[in-house]
Amino acid sequence: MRLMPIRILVVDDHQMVREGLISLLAKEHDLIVVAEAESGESAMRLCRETVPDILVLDLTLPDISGIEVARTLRSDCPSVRILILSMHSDRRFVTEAVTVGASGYILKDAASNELIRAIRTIASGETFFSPTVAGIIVTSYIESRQQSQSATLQPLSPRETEVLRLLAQGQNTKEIAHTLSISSKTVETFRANIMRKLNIFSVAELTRYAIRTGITSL
Amino acid sequence: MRLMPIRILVVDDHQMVREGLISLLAKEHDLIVVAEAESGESAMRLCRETVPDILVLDLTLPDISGIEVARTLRSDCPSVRILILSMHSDRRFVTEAVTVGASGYILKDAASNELIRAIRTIASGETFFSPTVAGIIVTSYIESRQQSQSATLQPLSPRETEVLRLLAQGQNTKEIAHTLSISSKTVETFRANIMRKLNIFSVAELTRYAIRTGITSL
DNA sequence: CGCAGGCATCAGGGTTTTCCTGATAGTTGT
DNA sequence: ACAACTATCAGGAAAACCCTGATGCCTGCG
Repeated sequence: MRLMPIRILVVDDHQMVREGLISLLAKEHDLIVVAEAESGESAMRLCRETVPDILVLDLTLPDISGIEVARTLRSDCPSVRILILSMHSDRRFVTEAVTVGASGYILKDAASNELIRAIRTIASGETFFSPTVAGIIVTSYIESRQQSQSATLQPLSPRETEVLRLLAQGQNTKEIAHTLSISSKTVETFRANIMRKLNIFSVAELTRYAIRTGITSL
Repeated sequence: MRLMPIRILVVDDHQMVREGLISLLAKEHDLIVVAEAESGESAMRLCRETVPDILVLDLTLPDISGIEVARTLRSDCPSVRILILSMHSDRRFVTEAVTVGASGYILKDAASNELIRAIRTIASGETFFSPTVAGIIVTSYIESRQQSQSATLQPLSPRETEVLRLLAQGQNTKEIAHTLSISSKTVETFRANIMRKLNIFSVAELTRYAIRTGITSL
């Protein structure tokens, strides 16, 4: 067992959810919530200030994607172990979280004692992934080993991400072209590349994807 | 003051959020959570069984829209007062909640003591709306008084809702036509009517709308 | 250094989809 | 009985999309 309590920073954009989580964690005597944040910006600031043992991080934040927060903090505060707490088990999201160095990933569908367990497990230096999430990781790993690149999910370039965000926010090709001050034809190319890379071929599904991955909010 | 404790049924699709809310409510001695539900179906069943004083209801549920749950329970269990707890302050959503007889509407962005206050207020027979939400209600009311019907948000017919769901799930016109065994032309008409009624003119925004209102899930 | 490879940019032209207008038949409420 | 809404469908013009291909611009690497 651990002698010192586990110091935790809780990040979630909804205050009520955050307070609920903190209330749950407060019941455990070896867990202590040292700070809370509602945005990516404040999360990074508070993490640098308090240097907690565990960062409980929601992925959908109002300003920056939780993935970006995790990536930044992995290099800025390497001692802080990151536990992703997300509503969705999107495949790309999971793989990105693992890639940027998250030590765990659990779903909001799960029971709160799974959160507690995950925190203790991660604090002891191990990793913790919800069964669903673990399955996705295994599948992705296998595919990355076996499959040809064509079917692998390729990352989007910054410009492509920008176009996807505008698209998911309801702008059509012409409007995006105007917003970005580029030709409609260029936007069409970006869109085609995005669809090819993501293997998604409808605006509706692109929108859902963008929302799930935090590229845009609802 | 109230002599009997306020009996509450908590409905939210994410177990962890639900447990967090219950943990928060448990701190108040006059509030007692008599049951919890994670779906519209179980919410309605448990509400009929337990007949709580207050139903704390999330709007995005896996099976039925929270609005539908509220509508049904207003007639089945008229003594149960409904407090909507939603992530989003979507205008149509708010107006629908009020229309189906919700006694309150607060946002997950709010502090937990606002939830407590809302519950006590509603239990005493009054209504409680977050400031943002109240503003939307006022605006909608004014518009409904002044404005011509053309700009008013009209409800969708069952068939239109069906088409919207399929559209938001990524099907194109032809696929929807095939799914519903009707002509593409008919689907086009439905889509045009949906857009006119909702005053939304892109597939991306229709998708977001459908997700926000629970017509489809993410 | 040179060059492969990814990124950002754009165009032509054929194909598909959407948009606008208009129409018919069934249902429902008053 | 009649208005209002729903569900269904079409023709033709307009717009958007898809496919192919091309040009600079960096960046990393042998």
